[in-house]
Amino acid sequence: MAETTASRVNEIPRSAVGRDGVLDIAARLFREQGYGSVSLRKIAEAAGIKAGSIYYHFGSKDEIVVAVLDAGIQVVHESMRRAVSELPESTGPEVILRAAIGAHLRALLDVSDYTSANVRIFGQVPQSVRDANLPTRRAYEAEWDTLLSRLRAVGALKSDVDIRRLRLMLIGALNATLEWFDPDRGSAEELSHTYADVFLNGILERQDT
Amino acid sequence: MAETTASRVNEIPRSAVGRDGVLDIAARLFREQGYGSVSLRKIAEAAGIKAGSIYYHFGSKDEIVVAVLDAGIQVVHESMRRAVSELPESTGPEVILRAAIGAHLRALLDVSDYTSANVRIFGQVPQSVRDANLPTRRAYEAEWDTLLSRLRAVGALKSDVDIRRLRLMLIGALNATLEWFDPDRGSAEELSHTYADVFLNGILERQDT
DNA sequence: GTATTCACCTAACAGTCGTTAGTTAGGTAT
DNA sequence: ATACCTAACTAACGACTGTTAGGTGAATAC
Repeated sequence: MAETTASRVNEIPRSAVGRDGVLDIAARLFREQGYGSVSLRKIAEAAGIKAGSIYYHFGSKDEIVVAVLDAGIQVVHESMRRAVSELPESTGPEVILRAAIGAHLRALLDVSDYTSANVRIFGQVPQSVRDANLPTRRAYEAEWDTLLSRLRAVGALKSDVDIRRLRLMLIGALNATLEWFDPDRGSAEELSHTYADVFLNGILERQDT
Repeated sequence: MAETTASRVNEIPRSAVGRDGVLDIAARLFREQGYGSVSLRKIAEAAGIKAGSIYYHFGSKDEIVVAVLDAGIQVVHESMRRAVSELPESTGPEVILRAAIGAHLRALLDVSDYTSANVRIFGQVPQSVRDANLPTRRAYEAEWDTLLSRLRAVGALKSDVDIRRLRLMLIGALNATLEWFDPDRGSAEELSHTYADVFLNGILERQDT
């Protein structure tokens, strides 16, 4: 702590928005309005600066979008990984799956503009931007595949399911909630219970006579 | 049949693309590339005409988009309605649900550029266009709600499910397949079996000891 | 006190967008 | 032969896009 001066420019920005500020605004606008109708001028205006100034922090619009997309996956990935790893060793398969589903849904619907922006705009973005986001995506997908494979290995899942397909179904279904989720009709937490119920046990009333 | 001449301008268009031709092209491009990156000039070029000429058939770009969106819902609605109504009266709930799921998924993935375009671009389109498409959507949603309510009334579904939420989950999950479906990895027909299996019975291996 | 760096600003660029006005070639009706 | 309709065409409009070059003031470094 023997620094000569308080040279570390820590938290100075009295009025400066900065790179992170621009990124936060961009994520929020992308989540709210989609990719196509959010111009650099809109981002700049919402951040209280001028369009050209954005190029002090970013080299191109694509660079902003990629940063938002990557951060979105990282947030939900970390959230899901932690939720699962925090469980006691003895935790049963059903509870593990419920934890993973809950973490994904909460990151998407409650926590992060970055995650929701990712889900919302990934399909609208130029191919090159999608490609740049792919490695981060693959890592998250691998996390799910590992989890699901582990559960199947202990006999918790029906043996005829294809792990990849199951993951695509699951994440696809969860992400689709973004289109219609309304906190006034029930929390993300509660919604995640419903999703877990349906995916784990189905919707058919069983007549186990 | 006593028409004075063959005046009914039936099928004349030797080289004319016509309104329907433009619409077909537009639906295909929207499905392939999304809303934002499909300009009127792109549609015109793909149709072999010039951008301005589109205004002979349509009053605005929005008018084209609305026409594509509406047709997309109508196709899948009709497909699902027919699949269910063609079943014998005595058909059990499980088979009915499987038929509805299969019809939706086939319309989306196999049959119609209009339906896939709708799912792909609905979230990218201006609010006014979404609003114009809403009545058609509501009708299709009502069809599902009616079906699901009927099944619950005969005790086929778990009694604690909310019909609206179940419908949103189901259609959302099915529509999400559009993002990753690859016919080389399995047909839409086969995929619909997997979805029905999971939604009806869940993925958990049951130990009914 | 001078130099440097940070975070912005101004003003303009070329390109694309949806849209419009006016025109034209070919088929049909009378 | 004349008039009309259909389905295009050409050429341009203003608005908006991402992007760039060069300038400005305030804070920090030495």
